[in-house]
Amino acid sequence: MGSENSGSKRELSERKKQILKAIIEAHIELGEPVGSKYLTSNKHIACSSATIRNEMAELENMGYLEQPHTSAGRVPSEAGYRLYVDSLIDSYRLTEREIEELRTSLRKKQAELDSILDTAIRLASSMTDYTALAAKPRKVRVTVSHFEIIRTDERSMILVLLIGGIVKTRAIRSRVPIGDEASGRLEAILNKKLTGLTAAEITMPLMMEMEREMGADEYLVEPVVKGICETISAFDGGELRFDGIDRLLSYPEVYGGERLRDMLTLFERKQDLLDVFSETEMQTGDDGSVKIYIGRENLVKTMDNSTLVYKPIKRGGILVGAIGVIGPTRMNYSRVIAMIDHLSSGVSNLIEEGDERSD
Amino acid sequence: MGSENSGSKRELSERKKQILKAIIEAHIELGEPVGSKYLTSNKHIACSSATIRNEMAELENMGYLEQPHTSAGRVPSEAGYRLYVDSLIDSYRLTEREIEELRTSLRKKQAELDSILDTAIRLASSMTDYTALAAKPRKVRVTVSHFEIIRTDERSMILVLLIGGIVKTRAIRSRVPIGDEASGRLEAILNKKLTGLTAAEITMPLMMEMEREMGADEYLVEPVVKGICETISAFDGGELRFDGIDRLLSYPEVYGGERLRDMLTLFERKQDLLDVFSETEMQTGDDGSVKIYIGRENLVKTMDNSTLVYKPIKRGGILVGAIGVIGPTRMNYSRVIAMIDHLSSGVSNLIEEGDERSD
DNA sequence: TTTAGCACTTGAAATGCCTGAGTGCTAACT
DNA sequence: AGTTAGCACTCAGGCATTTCAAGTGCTAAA
Repeated sequence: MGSENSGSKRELSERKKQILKAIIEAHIELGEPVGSKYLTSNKHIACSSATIRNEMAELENMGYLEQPHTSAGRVPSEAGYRLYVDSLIDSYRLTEREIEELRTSLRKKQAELDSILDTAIRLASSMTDYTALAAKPRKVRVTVSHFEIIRTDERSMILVLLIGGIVKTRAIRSRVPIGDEASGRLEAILNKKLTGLTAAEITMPLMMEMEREMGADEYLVEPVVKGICETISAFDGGELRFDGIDRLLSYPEVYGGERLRDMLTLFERKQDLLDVFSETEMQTGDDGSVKIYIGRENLVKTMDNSTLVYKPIKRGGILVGAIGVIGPTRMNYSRVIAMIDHLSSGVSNLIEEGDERSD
Repeated sequence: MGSENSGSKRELSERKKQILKAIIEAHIELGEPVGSKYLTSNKHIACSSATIRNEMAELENMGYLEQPHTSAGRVPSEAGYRLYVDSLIDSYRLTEREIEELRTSLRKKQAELDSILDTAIRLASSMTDYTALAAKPRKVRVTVSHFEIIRTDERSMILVLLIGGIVKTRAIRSRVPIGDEASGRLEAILNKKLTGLTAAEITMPLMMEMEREMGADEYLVEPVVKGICETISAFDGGELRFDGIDRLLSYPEVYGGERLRDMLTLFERKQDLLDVFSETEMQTGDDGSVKIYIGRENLVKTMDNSTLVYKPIKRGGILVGAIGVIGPTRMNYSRVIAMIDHLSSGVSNLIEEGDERSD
């Protein structure tokens, strides 16, 4: 209420920044409200506890700090964390050892995107000590670019669909024997008629046309097309995978009791979380940097008290997924950000360079 | 002590059985130790609380009951539960509604085993209110029965492997353009040389022989074979999936604090649980009935206090997986058993009949 | 403008008491 | 001999009370 900035958020004095930063970092480390006295031991702050108290009172007025109760220390508010990650944070330098670990672990899995992602979240979780997750975003337009039919025995075959670089398969069985010639013809027709179409664009007339072209073997068309539609539809739902759910329990203050249950339910239902990834800039143009959602900023109500840090994964400039961690608001931001940044880039490079080399 | 059965487990009197059964069922329902007085209200028991106390004391001597502390009621011991599920339990009859729900939900997913399993565990979890899990057991001998190569563009192709009825794919990219003729020849060679072999049986001399046969395009062999080996090796690890982990929290007495963490870790690591499925009779001959592991009977130490109920899933007589639920020892056995029995059979039928009909 | 000092607030932990449920045992009852 | 009623005893859980320590805001002095 003095003459200086009372509530109006103009600019923070250097000392206020120092104090806020110290409080946040102390709180991240200790998990408890931090008091004025404790801060005097901080080497970057050279004033008495009384002065600090005054500053803290003002910071609280400005909305950067909160007080759980009268006689407790201060705790950073969401606005405080936001300011912190936006302008106060020191960027964490991964150690040589950490970089090496990320590199070698990733290298080993020179396989499909799916297993790379599995490795990546396992890494992310174990190295940050938070719950890690990877998402493949919901596709806007899912189409098959190529069909292939593999005969297994005389009455069954496997349909192979190439959807946006990912292979999906589906077994088709028939009561009567299928001729090799018929399946070959079916394959050709599928490739001619259905490539580039979404499930919604596969119409009855189109199917009837295909049946006509198949002639005597028209009975194959309906089950196959039905299978294709189902597969396409099943594909467009994004995917979400986790690792290190057990680490939520390391933060009982946050994920205790009901909250934990909500969180687990959130992970199980998946949909809400997928929406987070889809609704944000992931779909549209996006600078590809690390994203941070703190507390209420999250679209999912369950996730106040939590922070989501993630970074998109790109292949050939287009978005194919994201990897991140989720944890309590008081997470170790600088370390997590550095990790996720590096890891996501690593995955991107890995799948990118697969296009260039074969090894 | 007395003249009668003191500790020696000969045969239980009818009344003791009634009392034990009543105690177990009351405990399952209420989750609390049950006392002598409470039981007098049970209509199947027609004697005073004092008599019940005497009987309970003897049952405790015999090891079927336990006392948390002196002035608390009795709680069933693991031996008590075991006796209960083996000989006291009334078999639960699913209601028409329940059967209908199982049937229709399963029908909808007329797809691959994987998605059927997903549906099944979701159902199992929601209908029993416990955590459900499905396993595909570790295969003893993993071999590829058929290879197929799909060209996507001139420098990349997709390798399709048919492993025990399941399709696995792998992208292969080359720095130099691959001729159609070359990939066709490679496919033929793979089918000739590698079908029926495990990863361990693919030797260097064999690969060199293939390179010789490929002539000028020998450079393709090494990356492809390497990819095949990796895919086969990755396949043999069984798979495990869950649903309803959040339901553990409904039983805080059991899964509170450290225990919950242990459980989550168990679910995340997967290996230990897979071992349970693999080490039991699943691999060898097996009558295909519902299996019940109570408390310490479980091979995994984390799982005392828990019961695992599962039933194998078979296709054409051979084992392809299992589905079950895991929950506190005091779970509602009769209902869960009936559910899992029905559900597993349903899945078995579903994939079985897929071999007969096409629709 | 900073600092020292002091009175005040308040949650957490410790303590002690009480209650009620449930037992084991003995003695009476059938 | 088996069953029941009665009684003394035990113990966990709830409740109120106290104590403690941390931390604050404010005032007055430097």
